[in-house]
Amino acid sequence: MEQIDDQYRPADVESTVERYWDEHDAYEAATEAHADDPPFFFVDGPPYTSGQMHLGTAWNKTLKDAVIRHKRMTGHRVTDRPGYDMHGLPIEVKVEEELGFESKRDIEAYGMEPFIEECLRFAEENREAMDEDFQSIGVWMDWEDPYKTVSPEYMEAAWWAFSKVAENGLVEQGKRSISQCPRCETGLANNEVEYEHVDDPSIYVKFPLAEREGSLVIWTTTPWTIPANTFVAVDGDLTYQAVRAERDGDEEVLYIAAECVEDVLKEGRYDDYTVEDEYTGEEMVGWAYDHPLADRVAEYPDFEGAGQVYTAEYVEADRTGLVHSAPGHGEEDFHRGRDLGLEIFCPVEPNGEFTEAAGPYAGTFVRDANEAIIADLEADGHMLASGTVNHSYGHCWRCDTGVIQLVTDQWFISITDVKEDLLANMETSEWYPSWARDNRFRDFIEDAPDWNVSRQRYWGIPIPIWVPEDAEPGALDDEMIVIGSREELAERVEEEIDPGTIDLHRPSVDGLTIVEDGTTYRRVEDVFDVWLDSSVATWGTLGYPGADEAFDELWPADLIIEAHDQTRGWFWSQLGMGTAAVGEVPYEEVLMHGFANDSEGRKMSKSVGNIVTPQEAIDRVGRDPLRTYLLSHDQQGVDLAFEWEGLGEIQGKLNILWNVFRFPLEYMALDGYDPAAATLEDGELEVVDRWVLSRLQSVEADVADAWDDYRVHDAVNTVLSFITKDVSRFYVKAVRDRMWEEADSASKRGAYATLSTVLAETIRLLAPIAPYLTERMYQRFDGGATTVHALSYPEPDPSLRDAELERDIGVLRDVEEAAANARQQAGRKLRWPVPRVIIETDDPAVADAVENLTALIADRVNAREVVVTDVFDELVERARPVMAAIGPAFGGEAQEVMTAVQGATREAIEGGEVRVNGEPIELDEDMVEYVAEPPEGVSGTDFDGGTVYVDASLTDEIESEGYARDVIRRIQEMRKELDLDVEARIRVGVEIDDDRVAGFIEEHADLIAGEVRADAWLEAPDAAEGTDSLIERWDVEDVTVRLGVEPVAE
RNA sequence: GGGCCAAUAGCUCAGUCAGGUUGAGCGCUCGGCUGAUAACCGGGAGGUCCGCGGUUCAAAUCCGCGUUGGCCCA
Repeated sequence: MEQIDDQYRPADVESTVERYWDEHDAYEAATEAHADDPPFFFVDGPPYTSGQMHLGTAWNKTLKDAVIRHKRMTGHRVTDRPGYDMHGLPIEVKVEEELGFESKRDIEAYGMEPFIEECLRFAEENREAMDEDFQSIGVWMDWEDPYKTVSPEYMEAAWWAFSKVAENGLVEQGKRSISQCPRCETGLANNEVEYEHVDDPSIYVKFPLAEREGSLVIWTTTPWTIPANTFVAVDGDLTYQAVRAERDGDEEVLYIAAECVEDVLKEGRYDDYTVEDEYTGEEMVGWAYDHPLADRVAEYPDFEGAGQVYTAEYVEADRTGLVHSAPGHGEEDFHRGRDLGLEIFCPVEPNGEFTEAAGPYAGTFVRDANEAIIADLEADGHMLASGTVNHSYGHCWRCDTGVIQLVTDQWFISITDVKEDLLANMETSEWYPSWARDNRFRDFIEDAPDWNVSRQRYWGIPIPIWVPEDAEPGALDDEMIVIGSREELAERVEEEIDPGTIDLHRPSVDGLTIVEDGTTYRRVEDVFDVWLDSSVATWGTLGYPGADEAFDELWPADLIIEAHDQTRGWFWSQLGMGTAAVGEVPYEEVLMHGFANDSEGRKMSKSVGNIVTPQEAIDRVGRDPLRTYLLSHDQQGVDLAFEWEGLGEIQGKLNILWNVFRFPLEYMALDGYDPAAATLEDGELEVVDRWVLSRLQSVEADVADAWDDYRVHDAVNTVLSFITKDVSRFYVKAVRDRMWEEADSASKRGAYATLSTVLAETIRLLAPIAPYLTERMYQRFDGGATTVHALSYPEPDPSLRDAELERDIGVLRDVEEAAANARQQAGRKLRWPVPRVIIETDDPAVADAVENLTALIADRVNAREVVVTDVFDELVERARPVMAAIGPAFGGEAQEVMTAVQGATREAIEGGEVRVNGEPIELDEDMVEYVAEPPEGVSGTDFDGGTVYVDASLTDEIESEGYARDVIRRIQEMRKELDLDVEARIRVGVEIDDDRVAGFIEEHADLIAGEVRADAWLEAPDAAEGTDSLIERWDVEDVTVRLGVEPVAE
């Protein structure tokens, strides 16, 4: 790794380093170096193995990697086991697609065992591809040993945790209204339901009252739930009206909330109406009505209490103000129905088809039956109005089928019973940013329903519940046996099994039976909701409960890092599981980052075609620039709008670092200086050295603070800005001359030592962010350790900090900037010295700073003399005509007066020297204003603490040096063109067609020869001979100069 | 439909918590420097601080109502 390219080429750097890491086992070296440090338990949120790395997951893993590397460098033994989430419906659906399946029946026909093998194969293949993806962006985690949710050890962690939940009395079986995907034939968790806008029926139905004239009017978008209608809900406090409505000469009485009457009658195209009566909802309770499909369906809710009006909280004065309620379907209806002690009637199968109870609709898919039901309602005269509405409706997150609400028997973790604990535990973890916890997360917890953990599927962790065979489902939690480990399983089941080798997947556990007290128990067929898998990751990562050593030392996790979608996902599932199982939250700190969107801030999606892949970014700019780019934006809660320009910008900044790094290498090599052995005690530190070292300490302190708060982007940007602004822009410029010096000197060694220190520490500061680049630089610069990532992170040394000096140089830089501006006004380039620079200030701190740094300022602004003063007394007051006064007084002559006044000195005006056409003119005081301006040849520019004046007047001596410097510059340019080594000697011939300028050059012959390493002067440019000589004609301040450069043979 | 977050120069972002003349980098443009040279530095142009209302002597900042985008929930 010795040869350093002139140019920063990320691809070359990264492939070189990648090879180096492989050959030297660098990752192992880094972890071993910190093997005895105090522990830091990081837990990787497992990505789902159904796809490849995208920009969002690349960001996620890059952030994790940076934090892990930083933690390691700051003296921690970091748990860096990556994880993969490999079970679940998404994979089943993909495999079903591959095999051309359409329903669960196809799976049963194919065979559960081969199907599950296909799922495992699919998940493993994806996992391997993702392994490679993550390693391709330099993520150093323990890729030899990732945790997989499909391993027996991991699945056991889920069984163990669930058995603890059961011990705590929080596992319940019950009928619940759930979102069911009729295609996948399984219940879905709330977060598996995605909402899309669709057109659905919008019908107003009349339910004829049994004991009085008229009908209740309800509105619904799901005609297929009408067969299950059990009651009609009203708001007890709302006013309802009985209206006699007329349409086409027919009259009927309708009951509608008062606020809704107009709208409903308009929907029904009624011609007129009169209000006959008013009731509160409370007064209507108990009114009976006839089920509108009573004559059509085989069964309908006609049991005790059905077919009546009840109050319910979910009623609003919207549509009709009366709500068709089917506890067999809707969740709210279900809860209210159960409170009312009503039976739960649901004539729909898990696959969405009506049962025999639904009579003519039996065997029809519910949504397909809508049409027939609408037609029947119309035929029977129950339809008030029928149309369509566009609204958002839930769909299965995987197969995009519209979900249906059904009541089925499911297993739950009753987290609503421990809500107080959840809220209390939530407070014990620290979130970055904190608002995510205190607003979003808290809201979610407060509203969270019980967790339905059962899925009627195949590819998942089997639920370890055994229930008495032939028992009626409903409340089996009283009789269930929950198994918590493979060991316990082997002990309790009748069959002979080896706990060391048993695969816990279906179907191998399905046939196992337990016989206790004469009762035979069989496993429930369900598998866990896949969110339960990852909820036990803190245990699974440590191999608990199979092994408990690491658990005893490390649990709970010190930190987890995920994007904001996990507030409702993994952040939540872990809190829920931790609280239900062991009464604790499994993590102490949460770093929540955002999503990677496109440059417009829009979500990247296939359909929009705005996807940028990490591979594309790596191909175009490289891994380190991509990582640095991702980490240079806010990492706390906000999204990233990805755009290529920003990526290029970052590459540019890293290129500056590269240039700063290789700048001293050649000089050091010439002098045999070893940067790895640099000490600040060797050599003499000048003021700029002390300054940049002080800045380095300040940067290190700021960076440490930033990491402490997980403000990673602040850490990144602080280092980058130090490199570009302080080191490149200021320090390198200041030490150039000292590096170019041929002779050894204490000053040069001081500069070497300073730059070596700054670079060595800056490399380490940036190592967690840009691991390849920094490794490359470290190995070239030092290489004492196997890898830079095994070293410790730089810490500020207070003895090198000098706040006063940092302030003073701040002033100097302001002054320098203002001086550059003033020079530009005066048209005097920096290469030409100026006799004086005057700094006018009334701020003693600024004056002090300038006085402390006079020599340095003089050097940087190229001035013979630097003066600081509180009043620059050479300013000349110049007149400005006030035309409002001059115009009326002089009429036609006003223009000429104006010209005469403009720019005259106060002396001239007051001495009556202003003349127009030779005649002195009388000027009143109000006709002239005065502005203080610098004298001839001086220009001034304001800065924060005052004004900088540059006296740019010329003398022979200054002109002489100016021309000499210009000639030096041209010769250096030619050396460069000849590609000469830094130390190569030359001979130079000069020809100038201006005798005066030729004289100036002659005066400075020794200076020029020294600067350009010339051994001798040639007679003329043309005397430069040989193929490797160069003769060029230059224009210097309008004077033609011909130069010949001839390398001296060695 | 609800909750949370974001919107500031052509682009990416600071500044918002603690109200007091909107800043930086990139890009553009003009100039300068230079044995870091496809690098580096300076000047200039460029702003309805998303909109509307309110509080206040004073609002990018605080409050309310919207718009657009993102995440989550229904």
